[in-house]
Amino acid sequence: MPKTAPIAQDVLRLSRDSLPTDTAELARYLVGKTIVRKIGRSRLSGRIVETEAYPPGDASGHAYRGRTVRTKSLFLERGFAYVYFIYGTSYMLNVTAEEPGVGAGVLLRAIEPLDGINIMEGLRKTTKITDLARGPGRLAAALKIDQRLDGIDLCADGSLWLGAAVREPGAIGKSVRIGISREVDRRLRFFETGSQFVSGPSKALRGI
DNA sequence: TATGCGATATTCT
DNA sequence: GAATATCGCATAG
Repeated sequence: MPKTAPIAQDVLRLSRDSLPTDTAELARYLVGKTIVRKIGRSRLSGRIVETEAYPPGDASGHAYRGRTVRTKSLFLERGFAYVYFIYGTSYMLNVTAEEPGVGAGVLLRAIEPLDGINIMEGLRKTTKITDLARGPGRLAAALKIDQRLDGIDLCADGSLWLGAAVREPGAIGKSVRIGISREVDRRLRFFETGSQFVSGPSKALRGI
């Protein structure tokens, strides 16, 4: 028997009930889980190795100043997508958290590519495996994510959904969040310690 | 390896 | 006008 690569079709979708309601708990829970993207007949997938929590009332969170046109999906019940465009160049993919009406979410910062790597290489214009989805903007580009996916249910059979872990994560590290200027001391970033697919400017931020 | 800068849409002040 | 949950390329060490 040849060793087979993980296949997205075999990955069980995460039910909404299985998702922790608390934002930080959800961020930690998602490390090791799978994100699956369907594009026509192709399937892309990756193992989530890095997340950041933006809980209710956090001054660095987009929901902090209330609901706006951009942030309305952030107030959905847990397990929906919040996608936005920033810096004129990058999309960011978040998983909503907390109860309906509460603005909070988890930013997906990096995945370990599993299925559809050749397609990701085309979307990212690189063949270096560790550069395909290391960083939130790269992750969104590798999965061909844009605002059309904003507000979709990640626990349903759609073009983007969350699946069970194909391999349980090792030790999960915790650090301050990257790229923010408020609430900078809160340790709400979670990552698989030592993973080469984790982003961050220093080795310390990758748990090495 | 580290630091700096331009790109450039959208929101905030 | 300034800031932003970023990236890729340039340059210096």
